[in-house]
Amino acid sequence: MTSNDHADPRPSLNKERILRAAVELTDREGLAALTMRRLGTELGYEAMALYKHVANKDEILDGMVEMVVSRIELPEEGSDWRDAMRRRAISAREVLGRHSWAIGLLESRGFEGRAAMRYRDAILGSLIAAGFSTENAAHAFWLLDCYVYGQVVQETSIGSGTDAMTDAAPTDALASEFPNLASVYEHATTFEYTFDGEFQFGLDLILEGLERHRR
Amino acid sequence: MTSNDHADPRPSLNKERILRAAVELTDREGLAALTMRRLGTELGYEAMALYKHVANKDEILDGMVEMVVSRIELPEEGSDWRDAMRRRAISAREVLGRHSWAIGLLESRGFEGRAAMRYRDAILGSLIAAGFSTENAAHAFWLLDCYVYGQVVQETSIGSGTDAMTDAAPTDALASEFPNLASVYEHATTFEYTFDGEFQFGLDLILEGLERHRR
DNA sequence: TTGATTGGTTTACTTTGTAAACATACGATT
DNA sequence: AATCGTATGTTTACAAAGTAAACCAATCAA
Repeated sequence: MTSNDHADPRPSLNKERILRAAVELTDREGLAALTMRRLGTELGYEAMALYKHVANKDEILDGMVEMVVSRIELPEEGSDWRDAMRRRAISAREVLGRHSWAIGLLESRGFEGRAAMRYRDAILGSLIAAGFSTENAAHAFWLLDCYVYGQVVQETSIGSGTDAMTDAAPTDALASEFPNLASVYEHATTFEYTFDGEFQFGLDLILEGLERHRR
Repeated sequence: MTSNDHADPRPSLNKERILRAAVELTDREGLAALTMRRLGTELGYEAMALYKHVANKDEILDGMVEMVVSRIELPEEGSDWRDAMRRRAISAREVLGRHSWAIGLLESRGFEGRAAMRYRDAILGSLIAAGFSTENAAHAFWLLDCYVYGQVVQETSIGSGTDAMTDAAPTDALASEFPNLASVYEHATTFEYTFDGEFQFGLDLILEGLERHRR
């Protein structure tokens, strides 16, 4: 009587698989839906089975951050620093935006894992190689990260339905009380007032400013 | 037999007082400590008493965000736009940093209350009055807010013990694996590598870039 | 006086994370 | 081959959370 007599189609558990399922579930249904029981059934096991592979839920949350961060595209050696920074900023925004719960976790739980170290080291290296002083590399890194995080926070905090920032437009009733806001919303269709557009604008401005500091 | 026979020193409950206590408690002990029971005892009442004044815990969380946002200093008419924006960015960073749970709530619950509207309207108004086109005012506002939010996120996510960013410095063991990171930490004492310093740097850079766009 | 409204308490139910005890299969050791 | 420890899963149980529902007391209007 081998174990195959009652064939078990479930792939066996491990931390990797658990984290992957956790990320998926949270992407799909939000952080509130991420409970140990739910995650268990999602994987085809009892909730308590997970505890044979992770110490507790916190370890899952930490692992999720780690997993997301490690998906951010890091700069390659040798490329123009502005291109490199633009690409990685775009990648970071894309990754953090797709897993919009990540910033919240990152903020509340810290950002100190190995993936975070690798991330920081690679970017600083790219900047230093491009001729930035250590000091200015640190400044540039901090500033760019601020920008990306802030962008994601704003995108997430605004009605995250579509790409249009005008979805949360005030009603006419409010227009009289908040005329400037109303004016922006009114003109918002004539110029490129989208998440993408705003991101581009600020990114260009910052890269331009940093270039000035590099020299 | 009036109610004063057994003098009740408890100030009677109301939403305002509940929110204030919630903000205080959360500042002191973190979001995890904010439970209905705990908040109740903090105020000297049973948990369920709160439900006579707020619909549920979510309403408390929303109210807390509203309260915090309304504490951000808004620009006054007439002042130089760079001064005005600098001051309000500093104020926003200070307020959001003091209540570091606020960004998380703001992100997960949206930023659509009246305080948020007032905030946006005032800032856009200030920029438009300074000669920004509606389009550029919108850009500037978005960018500055990104920056402030990102700064607060980073400050919070890094070991929030002190003002020094080097507290989370890697050990020597890691130095060989992450040389650039180690190098920055090593030099960090020679230049102004603090939360304040970084904030200044980026803010100046952004204001400078915006000024260029205004003209 | 009385009857409704307001504000607070008690009790109880559901959902969560997780400890602890139990079960079972498999690989190594004798 | 018999045995035993270890790894992996399940069951049961409990404390803490949000909150519905019933209850109770004081106040105020008619």
